[in-house]
Amino acid sequence: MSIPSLLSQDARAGRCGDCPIRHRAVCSQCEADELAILDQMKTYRTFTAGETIIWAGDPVARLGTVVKGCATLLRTMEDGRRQMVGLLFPSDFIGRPGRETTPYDVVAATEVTLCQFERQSFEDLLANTPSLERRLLQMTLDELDAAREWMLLLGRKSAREKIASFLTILARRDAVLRKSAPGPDMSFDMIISREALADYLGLTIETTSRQITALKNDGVIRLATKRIIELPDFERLAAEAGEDAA
Amino acid sequence: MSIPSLLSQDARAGRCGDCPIRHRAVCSQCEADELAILDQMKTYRTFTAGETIIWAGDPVARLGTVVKGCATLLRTMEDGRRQMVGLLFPSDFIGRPGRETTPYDVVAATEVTLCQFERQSFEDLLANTPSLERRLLQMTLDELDAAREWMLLLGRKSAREKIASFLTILARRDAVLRKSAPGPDMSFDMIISREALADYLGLTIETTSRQITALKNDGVIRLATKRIIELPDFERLAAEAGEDAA
DNA sequence: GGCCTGCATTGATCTGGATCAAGTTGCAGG
DNA sequence: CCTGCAACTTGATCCAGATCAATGCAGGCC
Repeated sequence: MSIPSLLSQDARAGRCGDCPIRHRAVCSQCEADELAILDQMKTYRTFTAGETIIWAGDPVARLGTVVKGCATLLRTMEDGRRQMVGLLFPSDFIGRPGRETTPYDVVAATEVTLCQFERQSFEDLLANTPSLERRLLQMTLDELDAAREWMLLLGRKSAREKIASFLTILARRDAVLRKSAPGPDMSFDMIISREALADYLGLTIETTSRQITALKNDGVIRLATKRIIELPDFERLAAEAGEDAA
Repeated sequence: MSIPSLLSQDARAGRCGDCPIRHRAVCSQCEADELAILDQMKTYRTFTAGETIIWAGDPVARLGTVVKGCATLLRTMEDGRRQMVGLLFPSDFIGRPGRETTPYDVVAATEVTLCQFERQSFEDLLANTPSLERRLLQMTLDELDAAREWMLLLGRKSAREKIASFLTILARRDAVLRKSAPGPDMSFDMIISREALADYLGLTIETTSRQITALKNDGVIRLATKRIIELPDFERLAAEAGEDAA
C-alpha cells in the first residue's frame, strides 16, 4: 500500500524535534524539556490495514498519536449495524486520559504508524504539564465540533449531500497538507473503502456506490481510479454538500 | 412553567459553597481559594423558554454553567433543516474557551438559569488553574462520548429505537438525580416539545408523535400528560432502544 | 363561556434509500 | 494466462419515514 522504504523508519522513530507532525500533535506546545521527556517515553508501532488497534471495552494500555495513515473509530451494535464515529489522520490523538476503556473499536483503515505512550506514565505527565493538557483540551474541542458537524450530516443530509460533504472535507484536508487552497482541477485519494465510507455516512454500500456514480455522471467529480477523485470544480462540490456559504 | 418562587433566588445567586451543582460543574475540583475567585467573577442570568442564549457565529462574550433548566445546541442549514447537536442540563458547561464564536445556536428549551463568567477573565483564570482545566477536559471528553453515541443513533437506529433511546437517557438521568436506580413504575418529565425532540432525533414531528403513540399502545410507556412519561418497565424500554446489554 | 393560538395527533400518499440479487472489475497467487 | 476472491457496480423491488393535509385539544384572554 504505502511506500515500503518508509516502513523501516518506524523502527528508528527519530527525535521528536524532527517529527513531521511536531507542530500539530498533542506535544505541539511543549517546551524543549517537556519534549525530551516525551522523547524518552515514546514507542513507535505500526498496524496493518484492517487491524484493530483497540477493542471496544478492553482495558487501554497505551495512548498515542497517529503519525502516518488513517484510523477509524467504530461503534457496533449487537445485531451488526455499524457506525463510524470518528476518522483520525496524522497528528490526531488516540485514547482518552482518565478512562480505562473506550466505547468503540479503533481500527486501522490504512497501514497506520502510532507514536505511543504507556497510559499511566502519560497521565502522570499530563497532570504536571499544563502545555500538554491545554493542547489536549483544544484538540478535544475540535473533535467535538467535528462530531457535531457530523451529527447534522447524519440526521439531516441526503445521501448525495453526505457523499459530497465527505469529499469536500477530504479535499480541504488535502489542500491544507499541500499548503494551498482547494482550487480547480485538484485530485486526491479517498483513502477508505466503500464499506468504510458507508459506515461513516450512515448509508449502505449500494447507496454509496450509486451516489458516487451519480456525482460522476453529473460531472461534479471524475474517477481516475475507484479511489482517486479528480475535482474539476471544488465550489460545485461544496454546493452539492449543502454547506452554508462559508 | 417552573416554580415562580425559585426565580427570585437567581438574583441572589448564593455563595458557591451552597451551589446545588457544586460537585458536578467545571468548578467541582477547585480549592477554596480558587472558588473564592470564581465567586467574585460570577453573574447569574435567567433566560425564558425559547430565548436564544448565543447566536451561531456571533462573538461570545460570556461562558458559563447551566444551573437550572435545559438548553439545546442547534445547527441550522440555509434551507431551514435543523439538527440538535447537544442537550445541556444543570452542571453542563456552555461555551468553548479559546474560541471567539460558536458554530451553533444555544437556545433555552425551558427557562434556564446560567452562572456566567466574562470570557476573557475566565480564560485567564483557566490558564493558571489546572484544577479547572482538568475538569473541563474531562467534561469535554464526556460530551464527545455522548456526541459519538448520538452519531450511532442518528446513523443507524430506527425511529422507534431513537425515541426509546432518548427516553432511556432521560429515565437514567432522572434516576441519578433522585439518587436511585432506574426501576419499575418510575415517571419523569420529558422536558422538550415534540418539535425539539424531532430536531434531536433527526426525525419529523409526525414520525416522532406516531412512534410515541405506538410505544404507548404497545404498553412500553404510559402518558400521564403529553409530556409526563410513566414507565412500567425500564428494562423493556432499554431493550426497545437497541442497546448493548450493558 | 367562547374563541384564538400553538402544540399534538391522525390519516393518506409518496419517495429516498434499504434490501435482495446478479453482474463487473481488478488484482494476487498459482 | 487463468482462477479465485474481494471490492465495487448495477438492477429490481420494497418499505420506513417524509410529506401533505386535516383534525383534536388545552390553556390564555377578552
